[in-house]
Amino acid sequence: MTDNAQLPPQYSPGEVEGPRYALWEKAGYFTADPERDAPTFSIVIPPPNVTGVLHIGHALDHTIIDTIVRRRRMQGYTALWLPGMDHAGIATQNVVERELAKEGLSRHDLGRERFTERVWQWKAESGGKILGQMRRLGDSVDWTRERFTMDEGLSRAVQTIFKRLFDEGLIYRAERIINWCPRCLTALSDIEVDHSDDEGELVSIRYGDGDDSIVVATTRAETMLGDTAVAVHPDDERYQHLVGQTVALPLTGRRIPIIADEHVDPAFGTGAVKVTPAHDPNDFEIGRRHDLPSLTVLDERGVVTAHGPFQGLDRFEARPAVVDALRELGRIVAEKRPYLHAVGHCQRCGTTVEPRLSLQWFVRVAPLAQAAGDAVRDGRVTLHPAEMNARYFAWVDDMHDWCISRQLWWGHRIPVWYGPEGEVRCVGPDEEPPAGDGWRQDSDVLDTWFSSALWPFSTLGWPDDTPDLHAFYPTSVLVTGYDILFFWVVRMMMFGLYAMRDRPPADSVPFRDVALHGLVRDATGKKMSKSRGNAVDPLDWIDRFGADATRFTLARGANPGSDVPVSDEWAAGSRNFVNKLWNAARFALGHGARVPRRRPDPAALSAPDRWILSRLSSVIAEVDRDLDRFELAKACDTLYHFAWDEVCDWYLELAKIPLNAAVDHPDDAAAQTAAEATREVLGLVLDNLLKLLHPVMPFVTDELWTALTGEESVMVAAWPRLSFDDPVAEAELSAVMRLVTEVRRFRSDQGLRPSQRVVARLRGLDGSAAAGHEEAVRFLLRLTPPADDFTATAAIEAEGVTVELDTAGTIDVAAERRRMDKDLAAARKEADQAQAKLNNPSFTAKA
RNA sequence: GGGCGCAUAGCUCAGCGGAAGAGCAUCCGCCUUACAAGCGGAAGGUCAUAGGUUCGAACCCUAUUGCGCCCACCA
Repeated sequence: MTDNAQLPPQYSPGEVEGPRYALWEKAGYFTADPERDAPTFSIVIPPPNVTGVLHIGHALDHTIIDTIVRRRRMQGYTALWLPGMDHAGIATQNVVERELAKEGLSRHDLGRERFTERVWQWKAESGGKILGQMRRLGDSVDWTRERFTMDEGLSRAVQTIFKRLFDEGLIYRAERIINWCPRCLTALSDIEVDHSDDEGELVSIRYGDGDDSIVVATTRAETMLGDTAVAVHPDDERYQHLVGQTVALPLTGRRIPIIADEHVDPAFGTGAVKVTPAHDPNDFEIGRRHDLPSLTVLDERGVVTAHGPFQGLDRFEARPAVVDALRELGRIVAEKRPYLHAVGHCQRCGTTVEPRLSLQWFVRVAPLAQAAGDAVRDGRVTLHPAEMNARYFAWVDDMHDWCISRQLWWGHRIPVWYGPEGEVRCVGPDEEPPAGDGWRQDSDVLDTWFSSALWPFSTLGWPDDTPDLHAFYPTSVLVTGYDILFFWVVRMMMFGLYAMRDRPPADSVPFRDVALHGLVRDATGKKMSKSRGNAVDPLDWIDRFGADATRFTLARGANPGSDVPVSDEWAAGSRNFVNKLWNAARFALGHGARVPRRRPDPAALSAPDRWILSRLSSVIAEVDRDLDRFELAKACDTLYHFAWDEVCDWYLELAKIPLNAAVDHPDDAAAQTAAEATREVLGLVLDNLLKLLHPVMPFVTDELWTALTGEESVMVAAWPRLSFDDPVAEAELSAVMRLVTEVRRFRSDQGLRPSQRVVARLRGLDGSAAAGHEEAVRFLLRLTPPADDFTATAAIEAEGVTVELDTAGTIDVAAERRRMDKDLAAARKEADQAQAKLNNPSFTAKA
């Protein structure tokens, strides 16, 4: 027995994690070499916004990705996890503007150029924090390939694809009603608007007088100043006589036509609707159909511009003012208040969005969305879980054109110049912008998601034909939260397929699999938020429980597509598991466990040895199957129970028998041989267990594996493969365990003290298992010999009382064998198929 | 208004056609020389409700109720 003074009885993550990460980085384990002769595996990070720090949701995402990547690396792939960050246009600009506001400045005080410099400066500070956090988490990212969406290379990719889309008519500029944030002062895309049912009012207003009057209902009374028509349904009998007439618009005296349009629902309200083409998307469409003028009555801040008493009022002040004025004129027919209806809010600042008529740039999405849908339909891309398909198809099959221009300063400037004669020229990355008087560049920038959409290939060097692009595109898996399925995943699909359309269809997709996870929630399933005070800071957990425990807690809850509840208690449970592992290793190392050079000969092994190896080989198959399906939670659960319940609770206890015997009888050669065999099995089991756990718990496993093998790092060890089925040993041990459990229960039920002598007399299981395991049973029960006749029923004498336990029963070894063979065969087959899929040459871009 | 999903032990969730499971929490007993961040034992569920299919249903079908999420231009 060697002394184990080198390992303390409690694991201290803080002492291990920093040095381990430094070692990995220094050794270059994270760096993927595209020239290496091996299949490739690649994942691009969902780039965190530079606006802040990583939250627990990032920790979940990174844990899943790192687990996947580390396993592939061990399986021999050239595995790349490409890191980087997103410039997050509107979010970052808002943050920096807030900083400026503290100094009493606005961005206009600095001017565009100096403001942008200021943002870059801010990015340098904030981005550094994020990178440090990723190291603390243990992310095995390839730091040599770190990217930023505003990098020169990525900006070139943006310009390239913009030009291509423009030239092919898939990007156009048009005057449309768009979502406008009156606080951020920019256009927003449809999905950047969050709808909620808010309390408003529904007022019915009488337009015109007498028989020719008509009553309209509206929630936006203030916009009536910009009405240019009243619309009714063409089949509505009530208003037939008015269609084609004009009616006087109150407060303004303008006369507006009454028109008939299919869009109007005769059953809603009065069946008549005011038409304000400049301030409502539906009305805009009606206006287009009927050639109505658009009258803008609100400016970019939502302030009334129409001449008259309301001019200068904010939209929310103008509304009651207009209603009051109408009421005085006796034109308010009905008022419903509160009236609950859907109102759009700016995703970034919560301000009520204003539909606004303006000139913006759009992507014509129809053909791109069609392709994005097809790639999933024909199986080139697989969504996990498959339940997300419905949502995905519903989205891509009915997608509106994407408004991509933003009236911001932080972002990719739109590469279009306007000439003095009204010329419009889109400038590609290798072209000189037009020079000369009167030419100016579009002042807007692109939606931040425009550049994110290029991420899977822009980060690999596109539009250049680089070795990286060759080796790592398509990426293997995209791991992200379902909350950005539409923002990001769909758009990567559209742009990836478009940019890579020269490739064979199977290789044009941006990724093969999409593994969607949920949000991290608290222990009662509530959403985490700072204001609620239930948010977990991943760094806090890492400090208190260690990175491995933090990762394990997240991974253990990561069922595909569903939210992940966590709590301090569960993190503590994970920490306990890490410590359990630590102590198991400490025990094994202290008893001279070592990894055998060759696979042990089953004939030379004891039943417990064969049992644990048989179990180990099943566990490997199970873990492989689960990880191939992105079922992290299942894999973690399997490993947790195998390590704790089987290895620690039973095998290590059983191993003490031969190990102690060897110490007690130093001159007994047979005892020494038996102990040596057990040391090897112990080493083998520990070796494999540490490897299996390494992807999810990289630090502690690396530390222990290094101690076990003397090698540098488990990161570069080969992923376990072990075929060792022994149904007989499993049946035997199962009988022993049941027997022991039964007796323990009896002891506990009888309230026996440890000091009370207990004798179990066990007669042999008829023709089977436990018969040969008297010693083990005695040891596990701490029985006093002699107990020489074993029986199918265990008789226990305690305190002079004899109790018959109807226990072990008989074990049908043949049936056990059949059952396990069946399960194992199925598991193996699946694992092999998954392996075959990954080894398929078409999977890698390498020729 | 459409679409999707969920209802299983006190809490959070696995199980998805063949004898009700896990983690945490609870109770009882143990400082047993790897680990008290531990060990052994226990208690706790007509698997939302009502029908149906089946030899057999937590699991499949139908309806109901209650939640959750996504999408949506009903003024």
